[in-house]
Amino acid sequence: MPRVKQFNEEEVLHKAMELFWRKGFHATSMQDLIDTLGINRASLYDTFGGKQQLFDRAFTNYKEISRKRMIAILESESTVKDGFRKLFQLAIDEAVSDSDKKGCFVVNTTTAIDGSDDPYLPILQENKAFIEDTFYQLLVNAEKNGELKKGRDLKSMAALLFTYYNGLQISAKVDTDKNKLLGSVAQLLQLLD
Amino acid sequence: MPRVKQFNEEEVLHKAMELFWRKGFHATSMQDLIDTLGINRASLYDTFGGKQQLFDRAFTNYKEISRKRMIAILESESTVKDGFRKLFQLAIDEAVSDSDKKGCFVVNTTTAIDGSDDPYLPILQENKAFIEDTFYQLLVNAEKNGELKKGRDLKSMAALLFTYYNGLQISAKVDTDKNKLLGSVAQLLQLLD
DNA sequence: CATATTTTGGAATGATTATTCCAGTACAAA
DNA sequence: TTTGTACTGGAATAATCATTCCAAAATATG
Repeated sequence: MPRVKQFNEEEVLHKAMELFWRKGFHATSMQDLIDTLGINRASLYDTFGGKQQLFDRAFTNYKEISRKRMIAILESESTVKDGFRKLFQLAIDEAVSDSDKKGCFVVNTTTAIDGSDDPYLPILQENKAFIEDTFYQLLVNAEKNGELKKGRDLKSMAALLFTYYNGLQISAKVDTDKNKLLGSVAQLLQLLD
Repeated sequence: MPRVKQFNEEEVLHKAMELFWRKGFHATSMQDLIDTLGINRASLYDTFGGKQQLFDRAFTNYKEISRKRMIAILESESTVKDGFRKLFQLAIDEAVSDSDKKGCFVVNTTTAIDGSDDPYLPILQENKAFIEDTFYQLLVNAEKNGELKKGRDLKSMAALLFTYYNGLQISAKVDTDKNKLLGSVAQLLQLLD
């Protein structure tokens, strides 16, 4: 009996994700979203609830996609060092070639945190813990393999890699000198010798 | 004859800087500013022009203060390594203890960049160039002093230090584990041995 | 005191904000 | 064809946005 959904909810969510990613929560208006998503105002509210709820879903979506992609990249190489090199290289490539200068949605959202009671803080903390733990596990395995010298502070190393990864999302947005950025990657990865 | 200015323009600018720093351009309303600065709406427009012009001055103000402070910290220690350690330590201390979670105004503004024609991009590029050059000069001097082994890629090292510094402004906002952050600093600074 | 200027509070403007609502249309299944 | 649901376009709402303006009050100097 019922008319079936005309638009693809995932597609629409993806478009919303890209818009919030580019402009952030406050600089994105519902009118922007309606114009971009190609669905009606009423449909938007019916399907997603409202602006904040749509942002939440868009952000979660981004986080999930990024995590999967990150892990795939890290595991695509045979050594941790090559894995991280690839991860950073790809981040640089994308940042430099993106004319929208979107950067990283997670990093962008982190800078928008306002106060220690901001509801996004726990979400970002969980994200940081997850990524650092992923890094740490890789480093532990590499140590077991003999790929990495023993006796290193691997927790700190994981924190360093995460912090550098964040920094890259800022640096690469401003500076398009790929070689300089790749040079800094090379320097950092010396620590994994 | 004339009535003299009642409020201290620098003080007011400083308050505006702190508000924009905390909330960013879009999330800060003129009403917020009027409430915070303690001056009248008309006085605000008379003195500063408008929201964008006030933001510009606030941002420039921040940039100048930060640069001076950064250089003072770096020069307060006798070796480059200690200088950078102190710089990073202080950044961590402030980030962790700041309940507003303001982060770094420059980093925050970088994430708000929208498109490669954003008028703030050249300003941020100049800032990055200035800081990286400051770092580079310090490293060059350290090499001359024999404090640093010769033959290193000091440009890349300066880029790495800058990128890490940026990353710290993100990481330290989310994670309040000082020891972990200081551990990553220690790891990074091994590269200056 | 008189005067020139600043500051003030508030009103007014006009645009934009998020959200709600509704009447009309489209459409798939019974 | 009827019916239940989904979409559409647009109107309506009420709040907030940045900005302009004005008349009144404040005040430092001549």
